[in-house]
Amino acid sequence: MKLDILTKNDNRVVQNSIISQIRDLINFKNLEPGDKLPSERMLSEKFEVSRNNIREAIQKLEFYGLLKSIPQSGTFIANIGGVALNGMVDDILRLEDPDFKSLVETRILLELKTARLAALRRSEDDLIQLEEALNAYKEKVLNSEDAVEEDLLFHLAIAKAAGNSTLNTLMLMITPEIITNFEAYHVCDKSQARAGIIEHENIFEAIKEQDPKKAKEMMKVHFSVLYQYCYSKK
Amino acid sequence: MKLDILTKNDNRVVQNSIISQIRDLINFKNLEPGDKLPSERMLSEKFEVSRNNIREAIQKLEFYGLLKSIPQSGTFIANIGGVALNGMVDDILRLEDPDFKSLVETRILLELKTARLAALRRSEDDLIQLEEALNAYKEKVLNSEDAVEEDLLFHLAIAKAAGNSTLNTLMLMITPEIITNFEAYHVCDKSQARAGIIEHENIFEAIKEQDPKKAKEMMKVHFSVLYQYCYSKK
DNA sequence: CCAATTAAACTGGTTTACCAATATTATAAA
DNA sequence: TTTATAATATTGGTAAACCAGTTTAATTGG
Repeated sequence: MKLDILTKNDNRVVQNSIISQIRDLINFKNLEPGDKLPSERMLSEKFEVSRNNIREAIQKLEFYGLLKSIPQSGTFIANIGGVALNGMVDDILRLEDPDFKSLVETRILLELKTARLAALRRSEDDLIQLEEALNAYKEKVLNSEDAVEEDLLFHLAIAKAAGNSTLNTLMLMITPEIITNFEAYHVCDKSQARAGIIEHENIFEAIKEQDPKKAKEMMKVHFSVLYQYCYSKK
Repeated sequence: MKLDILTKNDNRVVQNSIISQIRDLINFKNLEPGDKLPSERMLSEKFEVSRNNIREAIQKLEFYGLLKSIPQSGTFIANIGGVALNGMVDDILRLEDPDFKSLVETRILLELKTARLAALRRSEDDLIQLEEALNAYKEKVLNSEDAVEEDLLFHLAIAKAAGNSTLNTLMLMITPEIITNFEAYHVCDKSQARAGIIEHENIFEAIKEQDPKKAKEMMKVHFSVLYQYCYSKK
C-alpha cells in the first residue's frame, strides 16, 4: 500500500491529536489558569507517544500563549479561562495550510498598509535603502534578467520603513509562501516586468513625497493584476 | 554579577549568531539555490555549539522558506538567490519583540478587514456561532463579570467567518500577545464594558445584514479608544 | 506535636547514542 | 573503459540517558 503520502502529514496529525487530548484533560480535570499540567513524561506515557511529540505540542500551545513551561518546575496553564482556551484550541486545530487566495488577499492588505505607513514615517535612511533596492530591481529588469528577488527586497524595504515591527514580521512570514505558490501557479507575467519598474518608481516617489494616499494608491495599482486574479477566480 | 537577565535571551542570541554564521558560510562558499549545506554535525563542530542549536537555527530558516531539510540526505538552500537570501536573513536577525503600539496598530488593521470580509462571506452557520459568542459576552457583562475571554472569542468568530485562513492564523498569532500586554498596560476600561455590548451588537448586525462598509465602520468605533491610544501617545 | 533540616523524587532542558534511509565509494563483471 | 552491484560512510530524525534545579516527602531535634 502506498501510504507515503500520509507520512508527510503524520507529524501534524499526531500533534493535533495530542493538543486535543491536552485540551480534554484540562476540561476533564477542571484545571484553571495557573494550574500545573502533568509532567511531559506522564503525558507521553498516558497518550502513548514520545516525549518529543509532547514537547512539540506544548511548545505550539506555548507559542499561542496558552501554556507556559518553567524549567525544573512544570508546565502551567496561562492566565486564560476555560472558555477562551477551548475556543483557541479549536482554532489552532482547525488551522490548515493557507490557500493561495488567502495568502494573496492578506498580502495585498498588508502591503497597502505598509505603503501608507512608510509614506508617513520613512526616515532619510529608509529612503536611501528604498532607492538602493529600487535601483537594483531596475537594473535587473533592464538587463532582462529575473528580478523576483529584487522585487521582494523592495517590498520588504517598504515594510521596514513602515516602522511597525509586527507588520514587518507578518510580511516576512507570508512572503516565502507567496513566492513558492507564485511560481507554482504561474501567475507572474514576465512581460509586465518593465511596467513593474514604473509602478515601483511611483510607489517610491509617493513615499519620498510623504504622500500616504498616493503611496497606497500606487501600491494598489501595482497589485491590480494579482487583485483581479484574487477576486475574480473562484 | 547579575547576568540572570541575559540568560533569558541567551538562546535567541546564540540562534541569531548561528543564523548569521550560516549566512556568512553560504556567501563565502558561494553556495547557490539547491546546493547542500554542511551536515548538522559538521556545523555544530565548526561553530562550537550543540547540534540542537544548529537544528533550531535551521528550522527557523526553514520556517521562513530559506532552507529545506530532507531526511537522511541533507539540508539544502531553497530556490532563492543570494541577494534575497541575505536580505531576508538580515530581516530575520532584526526581528525584535513587537512593541505594543505595533501590535495594536496591526490588530486594528486585521480586525477591520475581517469585519468587512465577514459581512461579505459569512455563512448561516457562521452567523449562528457569532450570535452564540455575542450572547455569551452579553451575559457575562450584564452580570458584571469579567468578559475578556468572551470578547476575544467573538472577535475570533468574526475572523473565522471572514473565510481567509491566512488572516485567521495571523489573528490567532497576535491575539495572545495583545491580551498579555493589554493587562500589563491597563488600557482596558471596565466601565466601558456595557458600551462594548452595543458596539458588539452593531458589528454583529452589520455582518448579519451583509453590509461590509457598516461592519468595518462599527468595528472602527469599537476600536476607537484603542485607536486614539495608539496614534496619540508616542 | 511541630518546625527545621535533609534526603529523595520529580521537573523541563540538554546532551548523547542510536536508527533507518540515503549518498558515496569500492569492487567486480563485461 | 564502462556499468552493475555490493559494501561503507554519512545524513536528518528520534529515542534514551543525563543534568541542574525545584518540589515534595521523610527525618530529626526540640
